[in-house]
This record gives sequence, structure tokens and C-alpha cells, in this order.
Amino acid sequence: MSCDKPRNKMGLTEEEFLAQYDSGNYERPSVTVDMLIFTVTDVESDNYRKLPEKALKLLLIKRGDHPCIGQWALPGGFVNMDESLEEAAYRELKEETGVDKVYLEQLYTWGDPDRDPRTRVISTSYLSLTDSSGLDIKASDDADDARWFTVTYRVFKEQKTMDGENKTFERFSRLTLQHENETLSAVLKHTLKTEGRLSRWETSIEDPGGIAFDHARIIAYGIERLRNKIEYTDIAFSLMPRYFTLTELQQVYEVILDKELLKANFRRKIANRVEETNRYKKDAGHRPSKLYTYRQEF
Amino acid sequence: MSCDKPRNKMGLTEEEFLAQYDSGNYERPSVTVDMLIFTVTDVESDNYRKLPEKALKLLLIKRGDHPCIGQWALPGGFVNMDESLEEAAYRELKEETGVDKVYLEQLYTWGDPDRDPRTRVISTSYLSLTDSSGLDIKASDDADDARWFTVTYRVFKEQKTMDGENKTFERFSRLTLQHENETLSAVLKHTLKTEGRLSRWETSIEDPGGIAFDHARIIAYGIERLRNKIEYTDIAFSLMPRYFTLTELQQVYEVILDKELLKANFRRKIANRVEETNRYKKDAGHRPSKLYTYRQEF
DNA sequence: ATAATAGTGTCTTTCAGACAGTATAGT
DNA sequence: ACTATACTGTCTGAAAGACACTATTAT
Repeated sequence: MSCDKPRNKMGLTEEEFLAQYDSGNYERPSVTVDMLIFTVTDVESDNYRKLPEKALKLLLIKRGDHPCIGQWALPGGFVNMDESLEEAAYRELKEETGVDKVYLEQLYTWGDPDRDPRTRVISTSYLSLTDSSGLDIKASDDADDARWFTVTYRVFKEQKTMDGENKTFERFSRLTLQHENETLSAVLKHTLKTEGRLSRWETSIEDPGGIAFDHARIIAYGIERLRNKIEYTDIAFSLMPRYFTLTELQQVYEVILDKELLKANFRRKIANRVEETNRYKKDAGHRPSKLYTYRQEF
Repeated sequence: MSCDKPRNKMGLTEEEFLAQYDSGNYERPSVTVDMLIFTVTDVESDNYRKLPEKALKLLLIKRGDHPCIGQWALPGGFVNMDESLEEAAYRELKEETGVDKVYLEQLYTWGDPDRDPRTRVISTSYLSLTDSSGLDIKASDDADDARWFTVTYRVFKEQKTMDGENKTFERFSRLTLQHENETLSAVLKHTLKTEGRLSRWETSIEDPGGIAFDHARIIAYGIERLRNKIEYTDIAFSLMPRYFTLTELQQVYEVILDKELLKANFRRKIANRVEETNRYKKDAGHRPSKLYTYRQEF
């Protein structure tokens, strides 16, 4: 982006200024993207009549080198000098999953000076949602393993303290990530800080539980955003295949929100985001259900 | 944050690894923070009976050097190697306004490779809201002027096109910033991009209108966030003084949302976020109004 | 008295939550 | 026939929107 053509105090035009501009010897941080790649998959059931349950899954990579060697981390990597943050995010996503046309949204940028013991790393996190069909997981260079972990994130303790002017509000939540015999269980502490008339929540990691760097916190932030956004946007549909039943859609909402919904109310709520087809899903020992598609709102 | 103590493939412990770690000669981007500092001020009226109107104001700085010399830009600056992004934002805020206990929220990180003609600059934008009383504006080093501009941001054209499978949705909005005889007027184009079943809005600058770099877009993004958040959070109160009338509070909502609200409904809506006092504002030729304070929700 | 604002009451519509009911495939 | 799910109808209460009404001060 270039601007006008006047001269500055040293009598230089913009071209002259840029030609002599020395980007300097200032130390600069490294910039990376961290990817939260979510999907929802079926958990097969035993009973031939019962529908498969669903589970929210997150892709993690086992670190093959220091720091945090052997721990599980979010996929991600350095931003190249000639690509935008979003391009870097798409590139990482494609490298990890082989998928490219998915929902992608910038989440937050994490910039504490000591997030990474190697050097100053500023990292922008991205949330991506993909339909679980057609996923292809590759291991990337500096990681020896990539796995989908089942995600649970739940508040387990809340403390209100009010003595006179001093008020405290603390909330503890547990983030559990499970894959076969591997279980990661981090604890996060949320504190309501009040300064004067202003107050805001601060989150810290009480126990990383085997999750590398500050990634437990990033994951928690991502899940909170996902839970908020599923209520007032259509992002849930980026987790669905082309055709789906309303019960499947409801299960996706339930597994993300971590609570049960009433069928009749749910159907009323999503009625106009959804288009009926004349296909049916003929399953097991019960009434077949109509298949629907996503209806774009305009 | 340090992790475990095993050895990597080269037989190094974490300490050994970090001691030999060379942060490398990779080129790195510069990282900056850009500050959107909003406040709401009174616009004095002529009629002794009438209440003063309110205006939403944004702090801009006139660029004193290339690039974009003479244009108006968001205050901001480089992030030091030993401070977090948020610390940098607080520092810039304090430098510009002298205020420090204000609402501050990270907005978005802008990372297009060509945002700045000097070098690759990745910039995290922060939204801050301050009560207009007790503001103190200083000019900073590389800017010769800092001014509060009145903000207007409004959609002025909408185009739906539907021919068969090809659908387009374009929306144009104008961002106007006014200060005395200076008027900046940028035009932004929002396009609904649809790829397969996914769609999302993309925003581009049609006309920067005298606003430096990509700051018109950043400002527009900030206003949109402000408009959203004022509906479901209490951020409006960080624009209010300790004591305020409900009409003043309503005016703040109206000036941010750019629409009029019905008094009775507004009062019902904010009733439980607000605490009655026994003070009154005794003004001009009309009934005095009760003063309220913010009631913290717990 | 009047202008301008302060403040309240209530009607309607919409929507979320709860729950009870009917329908229908596969074994 | 039975099981598990598919799907619908309706009651309730809360909240949003619209609007009309009363109250009170400085000039």
C-alpha cells in the first residue's frame, strides 16, 4: 500500500525514504500460527438399535524435540515472510489434514515473552472446523505423531467470596483430552479481577497436564469461542456432511455445548437454517429419519 | 515455561538443547500494536433547555514521516522484546492519553505481507474505551499531532444478486472521521464469498479516504466489535463517569449503535446493571434526573 | 404557563423451555 | 409385539418492541 508523494523533514520523497530505509537491527520476535482443528466423529455403539454417539475431537501432535519433548501440542508453524497469517494457517491446515475448504477463523494472538523457552514467539491461533469424512492425517516434520483427541472442557469448581469491599470470583475448569490409552488433563483457573469499577476475567494454567507450552489455555479459549459462536452463527454446519439428520445435527450441538437439548425446541430453532430433502436414512430397528441440507441464509 | 527432562534424538537434555539453540538467521517480521482509543463526549447545544448531544470519538495521530506522511493513523508502536502484547498496548495507551485504568481488549491481528511498505509488519489491534473526563492528549515522538475525531460508520449500499447458482452479496459502508475542518471519508466493501457450502464475509478498502495504511479497515472492524459487544456485555459503562443519568447512558448506546432506542424499553433492559443513588442532576429548564452507578453483576 | 426532559404502565408479539403425545421402521 | 428413535402440538413465562401516559423542574 503506497500513499502520497510529498517530502518529509529530511527532504525525501516516499521512494527515496523507502530506498534508504534500514529495517534496523532491532531484535524481532518469531511469529507462528497455532491451529485448533476440530471435528466431530461417531463413537460406535454396541446395541444394533442405538444411534452412535458423537464426540468432539481435536488434532494434536506429539513433540519430537525440545522443548516439551514427548508432550502433545497444537499443530502449527512459522509464518513465512511472503504469506499472510491466514495463508500460513491454511498451509498448516493442509499439511496436517489434507483438507482445504473448511471453516477457518482467527482466534487470538498470544504474546507473553516467555511462552516459549527458545526465543520470543508470538503466536496467532486459528480455529478450524471440518467435517470428519475425508480426513487424512499426516505426521509433519518436527513431530513424530498426530492424533485426534476427544475433548471435554467443564467447570468443576466455583468460588464466590464477598467480605465487605473485597470480592473474589474464581472458577476452575478441567480440560481433558483423550486418545486410546493416553489422557491429558489440564486445570485452568479463571479469576475475575476487579480494578475500580472495571472487572475482567483472567485465565491461568494451574496444571498443564501434559499439554505443551500454554496450549491448554489456547484450547480452552477456542472451545469457549466455539460454544459461543455455535449459538448465534451457522458454524455447526461446517462440521456436518452434505446430508444429515436433525438428530445428528442436534448431537453436534450437544457435544459442543456439553449439555442436552430438547428435541422439539431444537428443531424449531434451526428450522429455517435447514432444507428438507426427500432422502431418508434407513438405519436400524426404528423409524427412518429424513435427511436435510444446510440452507444458506441471505 | 519449562517442561520435562528427557533427551532428544541428539541426546540432549532441555538445558543443553536451549544452550546450543540458535534462534537462527530467519528473517522475522516486525510486531506492533495499533490502538483504537474510543471515548464519548458531549457536543454542546445552543438551547439552554436541551441536553447536550453525544458523539463517539476516536484518537488519531498525524503521521510526521513516510510512509503515508501527513495522513492520519491509529496510535501504536513496536512491541518490545521483554513485554507482552498487552503490556505494549497499555504502554501506548498511557503514552497517548495519560490514562491507564481503562477497558482494553485485543481485537484482531493483521498480517498481510504488504500492509506497510517499509518492511513486513504484523500488527495486533486493541480496542480501548475510556471515560472522556480526565483525558490528556500528548503528541508522541514520530507524530506531530494527535486529535479526537468524531466517528460515523454506516452501510450506504447493499447489492444482492441471484442468478441461478451464482449468488453475490455486496455491502458498501462509509467510515467518516471528523475533526474541525478535517474530514476523512473511507469506503469499505464487504463481500460474501461462497465456496461450496461455506461462506464468509471479506472486507476490502475501496477508498482509504486519507486514513493511513489499512487503518480504515481496522477501525471499521473495531466499531463492528464495539456494536456487537455493547449488546451483550457491560462495556458501555467504561465510557461513563462514576455517576450518570439513564438518559446519558442511553445516549452512549445510541451513538455507538447509530440508532435511536425507546426510553422505556432501554430502561427495562439495563435496570439490573445499574444502581440508583439519591443524587440528582439539576440542570436546565426541566425535571431533574436521578443519578445512577454501575452495578457489578456477580 | 411552557418547553423539555424524567419516568411509568401496559399491550402485543416473539421466542425459549418444558413436556406430553403420536408415528414408524427393523427385528 | 417391542424397542428405539422420528416427529408434532401446545402450554407457560420471559423478554423485545411499540406506544401512550403522567411528573417535574427552570425560565
